[in-house]
Amino acid sequence: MAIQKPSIPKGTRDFSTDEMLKRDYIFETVKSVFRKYGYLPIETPAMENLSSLLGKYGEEGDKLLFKVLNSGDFLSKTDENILQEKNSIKLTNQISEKGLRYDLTVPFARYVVQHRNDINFPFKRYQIQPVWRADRPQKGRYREFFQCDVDVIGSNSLLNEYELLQIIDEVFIKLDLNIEIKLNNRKILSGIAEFIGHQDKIIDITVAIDKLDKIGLEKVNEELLTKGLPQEAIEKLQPIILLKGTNLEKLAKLKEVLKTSEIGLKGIEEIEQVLDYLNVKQIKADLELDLTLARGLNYYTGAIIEVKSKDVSIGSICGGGRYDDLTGIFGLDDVSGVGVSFGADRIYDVIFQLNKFPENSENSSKVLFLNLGNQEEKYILPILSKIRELQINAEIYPENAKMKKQMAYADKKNIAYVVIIGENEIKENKLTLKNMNSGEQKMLNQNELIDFLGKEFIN
RNA sequence: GUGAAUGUAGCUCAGUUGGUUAGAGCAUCGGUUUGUGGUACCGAGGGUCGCGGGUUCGACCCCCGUCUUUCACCCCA
Repeated sequence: MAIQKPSIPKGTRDFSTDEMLKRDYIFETVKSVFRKYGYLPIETPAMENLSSLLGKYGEEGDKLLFKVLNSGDFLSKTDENILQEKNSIKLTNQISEKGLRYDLTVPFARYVVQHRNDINFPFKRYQIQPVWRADRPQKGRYREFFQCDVDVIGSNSLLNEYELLQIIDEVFIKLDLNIEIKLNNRKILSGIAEFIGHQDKIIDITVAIDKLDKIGLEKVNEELLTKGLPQEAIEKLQPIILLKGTNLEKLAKLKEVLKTSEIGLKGIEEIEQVLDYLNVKQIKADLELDLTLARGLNYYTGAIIEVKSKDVSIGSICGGGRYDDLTGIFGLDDVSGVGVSFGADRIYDVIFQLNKFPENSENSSKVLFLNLGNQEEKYILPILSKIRELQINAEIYPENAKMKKQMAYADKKNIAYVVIIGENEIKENKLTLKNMNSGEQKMLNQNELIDFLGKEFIN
């Protein structure tokens, strides 16, 4: 068999030990915060039925779904006409009925409906799993990446929105990252579309004004025009797009402009309510009301939340919102949910660039016993067990290799202490402890070693 | 899906207008030191120059195709 170059698919990555320790640090941090607020973990399969996934993320999203080929000789069962037609979409429907999950929210909605009788509502869950998108990879964008989702489902209360903002704040404080939270409300966007008389164009409008920062006002207006919005509607939109000032000032102006729109006013009221909660108990992060925040996903119905790093430009590192009807498509109506998703991979990139990861040596073994032979191994094993019983990470080098090699191993693994036990030590019933930082070494007996390590590594 | 750049040792990169045996640093392994790592010195292994085709007496170098990686657009975490 020909030897092949080892490789992995485009946009996927291996995570080596050093990276995994860093990734675990992120996962452990978010988990600890999620749990503190009463969220519990679930997991769902990597694959969902394609019918659960298709149509949930818009036309663009459907294209980005990874589809899994049916097993067996599926082509022989396929309609001859469809094969002849060479229409990929039609053919896909015939030969693929499963797909890799695109996010965690839709599978969660499916999960909620499927398990509705066992769930204790309002249901607060978190979920940390990989998702897949057949996107073209680039900076901060992968084909396989991890999301850390927290959602409450079965509660309309805006206390949930407030709580999620607190969670976001706390997570990023713990990770020591400066962030800016952007807040919007889909109902306000609907109100705006209503106000200019083009409710059908709400997606085009929001997508276009979302680009304001990037391409500028003129290009936004151009894009709106090409999307079929009449000039007068665009005129009407200008004061809204260019809204400036503090959050309260923006809200005041909006209230004026949208006074005839019931839904628009409802959106404003919702934001005010959330801001009101935040007045009672403030958060550290900057929070900005941002009408240009649209987010592509069309299932948001209320709050829209997005978080950006203030120090590294990498797109959003966390995002989410409220969705009223997501379970509806799976047959369960009137269940509203709200949640956000932390993008673990981008957060990793940000922390890495800012050099804010804690030292990995914390996780490495604290003690390595050199292996100088069979007799010595047997002498070591009971001591090693005692140390491990103290919850101190320790290991014995598994081979009687050259000392140089064993020392180099300890060095590379950042192990703080090496214990050397050879003939001499056994004869005297002692051991040699070497501090790998200073190079100092001294002879101790077993109890002295245990005492020493206890003092050193147990607070 | 659109546009651009890129690919030489495990990694980071040199490589003359196209010329015969493709180099360096780091890493690996061995030695200086059979009981001492991180520093030093000596040495060794490791390459179908992304892949396929073409031009040429001759291609790492030029041309075409293809794949990879990267960047931007679309979209998104």
